[in-house]
Amino acid sequence: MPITLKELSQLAGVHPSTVARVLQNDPRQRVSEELRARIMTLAREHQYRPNSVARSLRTKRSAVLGTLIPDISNPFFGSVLRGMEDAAAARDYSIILANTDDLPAREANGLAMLRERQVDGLLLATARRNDPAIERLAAERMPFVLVNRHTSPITPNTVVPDDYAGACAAVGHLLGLGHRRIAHIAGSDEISTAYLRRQGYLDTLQSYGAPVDPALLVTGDFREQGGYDAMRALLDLNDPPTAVFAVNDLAALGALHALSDAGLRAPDDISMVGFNDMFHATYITPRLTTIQVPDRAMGAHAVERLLAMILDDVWPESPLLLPVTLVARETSGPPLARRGALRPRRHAGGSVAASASGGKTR
Amino acid sequence: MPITLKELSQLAGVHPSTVARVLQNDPRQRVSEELRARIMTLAREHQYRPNSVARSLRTKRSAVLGTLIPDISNPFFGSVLRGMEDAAAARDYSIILANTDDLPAREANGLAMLRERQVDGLLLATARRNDPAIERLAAERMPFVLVNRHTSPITPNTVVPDDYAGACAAVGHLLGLGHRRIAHIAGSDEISTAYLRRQGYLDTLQSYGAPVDPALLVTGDFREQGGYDAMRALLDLNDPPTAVFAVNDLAALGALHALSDAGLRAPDDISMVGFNDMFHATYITPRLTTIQVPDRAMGAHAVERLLAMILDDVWPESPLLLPVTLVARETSGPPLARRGALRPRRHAGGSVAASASGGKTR
DNA sequence: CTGAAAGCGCTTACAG
DNA sequence: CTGAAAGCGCTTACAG
Repeated sequence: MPITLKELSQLAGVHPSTVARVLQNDPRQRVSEELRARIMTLAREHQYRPNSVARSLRTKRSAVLGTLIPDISNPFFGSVLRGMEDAAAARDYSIILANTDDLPAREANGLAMLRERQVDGLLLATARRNDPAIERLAAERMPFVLVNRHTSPITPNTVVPDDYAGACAAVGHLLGLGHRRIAHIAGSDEISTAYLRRQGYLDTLQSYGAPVDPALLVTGDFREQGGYDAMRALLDLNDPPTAVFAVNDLAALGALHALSDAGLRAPDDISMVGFNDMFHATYITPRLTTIQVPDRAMGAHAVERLLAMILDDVWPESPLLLPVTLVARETSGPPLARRGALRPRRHAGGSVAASASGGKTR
Repeated sequence: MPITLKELSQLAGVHPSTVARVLQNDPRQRVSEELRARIMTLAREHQYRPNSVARSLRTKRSAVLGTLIPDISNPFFGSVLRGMEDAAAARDYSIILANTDDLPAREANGLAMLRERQVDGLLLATARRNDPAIERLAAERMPFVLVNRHTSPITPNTVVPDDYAGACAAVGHLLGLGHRRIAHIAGSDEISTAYLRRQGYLDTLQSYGAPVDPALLVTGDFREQGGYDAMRALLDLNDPPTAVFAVNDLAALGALHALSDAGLRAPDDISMVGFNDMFHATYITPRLTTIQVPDRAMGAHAVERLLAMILDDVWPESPLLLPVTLVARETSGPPLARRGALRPRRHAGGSVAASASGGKTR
């Protein structure tokens, strides 16, 4: 058992409150230097560490932030959380996490748990554009910040990427390469990121006077499977697109896989642009052209805003839109002249799982 | 402010202890059904939620687990954490996280923070084979479990992949394909995963009677850069390997990138096998042949062992070695007949970053 | 069947 | 300059 304040004060032969004042460096403390030094030495010798649970009960401050994240095994959210944790730790705050898998029921459970644990504030990466749970939260005392996704209309307590500008840059990039038949693999309209990226796609096409073919706007989801299925549908069109802008990198990877399974590849047959740069990695091949989101910085900014509310009672006046960057890598290039349907240029690859004992190859 | 037990008891017109007994479903409670129902209704109406900080102070149980992770932005650890969080939440435990970046100083800070917060147990994914901090921990009362990495000798409170068997499977796979000059990009010997994978590599070569060329054993690190540099060194050899087994997937990706920059590719020029299957993804190309580690399950098993210690005083008798699986995908194949040095078959690719406003392509 | 009281380990306003 | 006391919101052994 670690030593308590009371035990330490007995060792020092003074009252607990005196020890407390010394250890807290209370500015108004008027403790003799001699006593002070003796107490500090004792505390160090016995490795005294204040019990933060007791402190929290007394001060009604837990120094813990709660965060709701769709799925921490998604590397994008891993980076966001890393940014949060660094910023929090720098100010002696800790973070408790709950995964929601984007399920409202898990969201409600997570919120309830975080409240019970008396977190000082909330970082929510799970917002829907229409989110009753968050509206309820806004009516209460609990400070919170929305990260990555926001409600509609956008509120000041929000830190998000500039999704709209990113989508415009992505589509502008493809138009600049000479593409005209550009498809979009969209996500759910209920999520601000998907909504704004779709808007950026549509508006950019229109402002360039490029044709908007409704058949080229397909809804997938934020994951590989959705991107895969959406790409299959696009390939089945009579006149497939020459380029695709996907709502995020996972959808783009799924789409690339669908291409590959159809014996096609990027950028030779179809150009592909993602969103997030979730792997940060030029090392993953094909190196994906994508819109880079400052994921860590986003997490850090969110924590700083939240701590400003909690500690300094500074409430943000407007949302923070973080600038994003087009990173042109290998999956985008000029369209090849072609007429009619795409033709596979090689056979589809497969994958085989084998047990560690009896290793089959392929 | 949420309602307290005391306030609730006043509303019910009974003593707080009575309310407490009802809400805890105390088996020995002998409260009249009528009163019981009335209290439950009131609690629901006012959404009473016990303050877990107060409860913790009283019971000396926080229902929080602490975890030390090298870097949560690494997707492998993201999956492990996800497994931990799921298993913990199922038993009403929460998790507080600290990142260490494998720096002993951050490790010590993280441990101190987690103690102050009165966590009930620790999940450590940061162990070194020789780890004084962990030895000290073992002398104390705090329950803890080592995850993914273990100390030497291995201790019962450990949940790790079967690194040795995985390495044997990886090298056996390459030998089975016909390779004889097989290199290993190793990690630091101070970490059990790297140590055992290197041992597995050496032992498998020897047991097959294959030559062990010291020049083919190079030390990188667990990240892309280390793999990249190690691969460069291997390519500079007079007689480069025909296959490479990398200590983990990131090192393998770095190595693939070095290949690509040298105008070579896997598996045509050199076969590549990684470890972890950290992306779970067949969607990332080239689909990496790798050793699949049950990352989520590993996190979940670790939590279950830890909770068995904390709640049931059940201490493990032996470490848990989780079986791993060879997944043969696209980066490994038979060696091509070749004489002497490798020759580039195409030009190296580059990547260009451009701002969202003025998008350059390449 | 229910009440009264103590106490977890701190912090802090009040005395002196 | 230091002490004494109250109290944060619970749980639980003890009474009756």
